[in-house]
Amino acid sequence: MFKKILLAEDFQDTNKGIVDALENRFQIENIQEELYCDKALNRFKVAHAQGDPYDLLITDLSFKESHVERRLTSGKELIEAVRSIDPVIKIIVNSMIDNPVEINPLFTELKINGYVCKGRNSLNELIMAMEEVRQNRTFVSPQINLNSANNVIEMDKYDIMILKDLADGLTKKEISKRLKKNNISPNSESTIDKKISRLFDEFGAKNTHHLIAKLIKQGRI
Amino acid sequence: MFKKILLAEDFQDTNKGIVDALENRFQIENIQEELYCDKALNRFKVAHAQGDPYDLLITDLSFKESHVERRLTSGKELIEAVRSIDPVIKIIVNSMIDNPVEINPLFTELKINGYVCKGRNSLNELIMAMEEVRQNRTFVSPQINLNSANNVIEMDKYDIMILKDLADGLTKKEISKRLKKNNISPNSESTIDKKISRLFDEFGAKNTHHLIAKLIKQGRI
DNA sequence: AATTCCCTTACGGAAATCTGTAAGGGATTC
DNA sequence: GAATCCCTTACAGATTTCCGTAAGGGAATT
Repeated sequence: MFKKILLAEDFQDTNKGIVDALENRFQIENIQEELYCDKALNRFKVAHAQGDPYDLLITDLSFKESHVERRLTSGKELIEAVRSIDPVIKIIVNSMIDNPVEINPLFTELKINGYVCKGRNSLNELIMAMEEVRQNRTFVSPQINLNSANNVIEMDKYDIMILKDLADGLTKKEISKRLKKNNISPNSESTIDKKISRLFDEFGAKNTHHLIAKLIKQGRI
Repeated sequence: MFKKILLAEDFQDTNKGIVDALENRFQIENIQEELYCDKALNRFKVAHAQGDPYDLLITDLSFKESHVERRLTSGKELIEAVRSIDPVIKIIVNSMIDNPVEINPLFTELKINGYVCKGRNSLNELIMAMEEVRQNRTFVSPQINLNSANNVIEMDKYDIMILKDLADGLTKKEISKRLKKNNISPNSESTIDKKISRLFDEFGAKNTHHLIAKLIKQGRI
């Protein structure tokens, strides 16, 4: 099993739960837990420079802000930084995000080895993930269906993604930029415009305010 | 310290982290952990009926959906149910929500005794909360400022009326006309504009889409 | 090969939103 | 009585939304 593990997770209780589970299950002697991305990266860099690198990184995706100034603000940025230094380290993500559209790029672009979705069985899944990854296989929590995100992004999910962005206060221009940055297509401002206009008809909404209000009340976004 | 504790938390790693911490710190022999609200409530009811009730409930607020059909879908519903049966049981909420507007009603309406906001120190805070609550005091994570919620709740009927109109798809011009027609003052487009802009600041919203989405999610309009 | 259909994208104009400045009025304070 | 504060209102400009038109490309059909 893995000898030297780096854990980046900012919730203290979750962090502790994982450490205890791994120590009990695998008797791993060297687990380094960090509550901040930056600290985790430093720890990783030092170990790598000293020729005694970590062989597994387990990280969350979202990290809370704090009074400490942060250069890295998300697990994704941490993974990017780590991958650019060490292309072979195994990486398992442990996050509450369950949207395949967000998870897929982690495998395709950042070459992570496993994805565990936090939930009622996630500690067991993490252990399974480690066993799979150890044998050079990938692991994804069974409730996640990556295929639905694969080729042409499924209509509903795409629409919902845009609507959520709108509800978060992004303009169509900003949404377009974000889609391009994440290599999600279609992504032109015009197409987003059309999509939303079509939704006006489908849901009988007068304008975007109305549409967002209806859909949130229906619990769809 | 507490003798019999009920823990409702659906993330397995968090759940385990808390249980381990409490067992190590307080040597509490009787901690019942549940991953579902319904199961937690059942457990609580049985103990109460048998005359051996729990003396502390620690619960999360949000619980993931699952294949299991759920009657209770949130920690808030669980607390309501528990409080209606046992008005004196101590309740500590452990959640990632940090919005005072959502936290405040838990104290004022549901009479919870402590609120711990998940984060880098939340396990220590949970322990502090238990010590405080044990002595009949309340506890709130220091980063939460409940007072800031009192001011924000300055939304009067007028504001809510306008926001509801916006959520119904009316433009500000249409709202102005409607107010004039109904002899409600103030009613100029400009004033409506100003009112909404002020609400942007108060609620930290980027634009009207964002504001409407936030307020509907909070159940205020 | 040609036609048709649908999706994506660009563009432009009217309407609406967002933001800042400023004027006027009523209530309170000094 | 004068100064001050707050609320209402008007206006103006930059940005965004909304909606129509149209061009281009790929897939399927004829």
